[in-house]
Amino acid sequence: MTKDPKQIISDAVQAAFSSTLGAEYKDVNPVVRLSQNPKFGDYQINGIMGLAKKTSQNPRELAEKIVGVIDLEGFAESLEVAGPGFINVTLTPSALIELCVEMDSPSLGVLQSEDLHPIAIDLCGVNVAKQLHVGHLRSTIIGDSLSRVFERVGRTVYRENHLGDWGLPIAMVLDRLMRSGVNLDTLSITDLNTAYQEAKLVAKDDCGGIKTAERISAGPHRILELQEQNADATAAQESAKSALVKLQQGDKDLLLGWEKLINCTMKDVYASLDLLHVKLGPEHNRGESFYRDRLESVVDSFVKSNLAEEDDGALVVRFKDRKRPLLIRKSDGGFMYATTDLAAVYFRTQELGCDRLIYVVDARQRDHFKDLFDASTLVGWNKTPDGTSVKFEHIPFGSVLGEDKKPLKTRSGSNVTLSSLLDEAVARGRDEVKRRSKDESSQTHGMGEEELSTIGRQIGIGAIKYADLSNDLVTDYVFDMDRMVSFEGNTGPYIQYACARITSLLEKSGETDFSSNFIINTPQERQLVITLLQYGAVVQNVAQNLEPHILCMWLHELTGAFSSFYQACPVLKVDDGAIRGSRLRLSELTRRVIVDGLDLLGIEVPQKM
RNA sequence: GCGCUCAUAGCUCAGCUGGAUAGAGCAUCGCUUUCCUAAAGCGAAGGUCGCAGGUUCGAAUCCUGCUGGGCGCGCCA
Repeated sequence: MTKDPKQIISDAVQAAFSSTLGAEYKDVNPVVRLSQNPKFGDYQINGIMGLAKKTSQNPRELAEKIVGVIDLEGFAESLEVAGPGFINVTLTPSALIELCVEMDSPSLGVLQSEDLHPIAIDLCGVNVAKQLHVGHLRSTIIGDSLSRVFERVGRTVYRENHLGDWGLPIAMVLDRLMRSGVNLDTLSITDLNTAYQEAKLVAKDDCGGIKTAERISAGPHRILELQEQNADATAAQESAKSALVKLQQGDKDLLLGWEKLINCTMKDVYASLDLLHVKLGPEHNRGESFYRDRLESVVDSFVKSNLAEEDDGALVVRFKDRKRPLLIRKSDGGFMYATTDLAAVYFRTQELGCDRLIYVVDARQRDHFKDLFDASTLVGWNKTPDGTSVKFEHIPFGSVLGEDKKPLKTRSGSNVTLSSLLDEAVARGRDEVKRRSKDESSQTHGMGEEELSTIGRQIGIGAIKYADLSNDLVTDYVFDMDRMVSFEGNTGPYIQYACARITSLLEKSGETDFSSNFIINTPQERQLVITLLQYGAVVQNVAQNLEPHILCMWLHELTGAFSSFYQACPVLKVDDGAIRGSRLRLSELTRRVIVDGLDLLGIEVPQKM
């Protein structure tokens, strides 16, 4: 049983297609949409005109014919052919009421997925010895939100924090620190970060890289970068390389130090993730080191399938439609990130049995993921062991920009750390809450410092997350804290506040049971109900298209619809007890939907604001 | 050089496999409230949908070319 009116209409139209045109037309999409203008009814069917073209018929005549046979008895009040061949649908009040009653259940109209394969979501992507920065913010909160959406529709989600915890950079940092005699037990994350930055300069590459870069006419800054690195490629690099070899061979001292670096990094990471209210912990860590013993067999798989080819001493996988190959083994016999990523694909599809692999990684790695997915397909890891096709998806999110429209930096030009950003957001949220609590009519008036502080944190963090998730993911966005924490406009705090006001309204009513019959009379009640009924479809849409901003836009629309309703329809003061009960039930249902929707975005809702 | 991506109101952005008059928020201006938290509401103004062609009943949306910005381009991740 479906609760989405759009689907009910679609099904009825398809049945009509089938009976008037023949069974081969039963799957044509009727393109049912919400009407943009009330004079066109509640829903409009747009698909007739396209179908008329295909079957070379007059669109209006076809529309009339469809209206004649369509079965929406008791559901639709009127079906009108309009314009060049639209059909406008107005629902009956009794249908709306019935749908509301169905929706008013714990599921809130969100259907459970039929596909029960697990899903892997690659998110966060911490590098050991590196502080979190804004780039991690997006990956983490987008990945967390998508995870919540999938869990909401009943899927098992593996949140994969693919730590950068193995390889030359780490070995180099470790080597440097251990040689300098620093006590690894008392190391701070900033010490570690500094050591990483220093080590990075000498950690990379040799002359071969430059030659190759020139040969393929790589961009000038890439060559410059390699030259800079090369200038520093000294004895330190040799030392780091031998440290890496020793680490890979299981040297006890190095392994101990390595674990300390990880602990030091993750302690800081978890502090930020906690503050962010993100469901991500040690149980989600499956970093590069996890795959270290599987790399050889990855390469073997490609060699056995004749997909690997030697080039300049390295092993590459080639693709038919492009020159750029994927390098899976270096000329010195070592492995690199692509091999690790392939091992992770194998693990996720073949061992965990996931049929959907989602990578929340910034847009700059587009090419890499295209190669990774194509290589995985070539070698046959695009099917789970039970033969189900695997969907590979990269969410190439854009950058966070500063006011100058360049990647966000501090005034001194360094990267903005995530913790400093979150601290500021929380401070802004707290200031706002405290300011508002001074107003005697405010629900938060007279609250203690600690309680206000908690609410402020929820607002500040919610503001950042909502601002991030409400944009189309692929575009860059400008970080503007003032706008984010505002209680007006399409912001997190606006929706949180709307919700808090409904909570307050319900409390004031003195009721605890909200199960009166629905009565839908006014246009505002009708509009609120029609908006509410979309919830299940909106959640499905996000799960399908991986676009949380659709949910954000819709939540904003819902609060708008509630606002209009609230403005026009007295709830507590209406004389008629039956209407009062209905309006309270509508309010309560709206509140639950907002709380549920914000939870899917990973945003908390204060009871009072 | 090759490739990817973006371009919509003053600003920040929506626009759902092509659909009716391109929408919202902010900012600006005007009007309204003895009323459940003014989270205001209503109205006005604001657009060559980067440019030029093409496909068709119909294009911000699809195709081609161009301009401009961002990003990427084998032994780093």
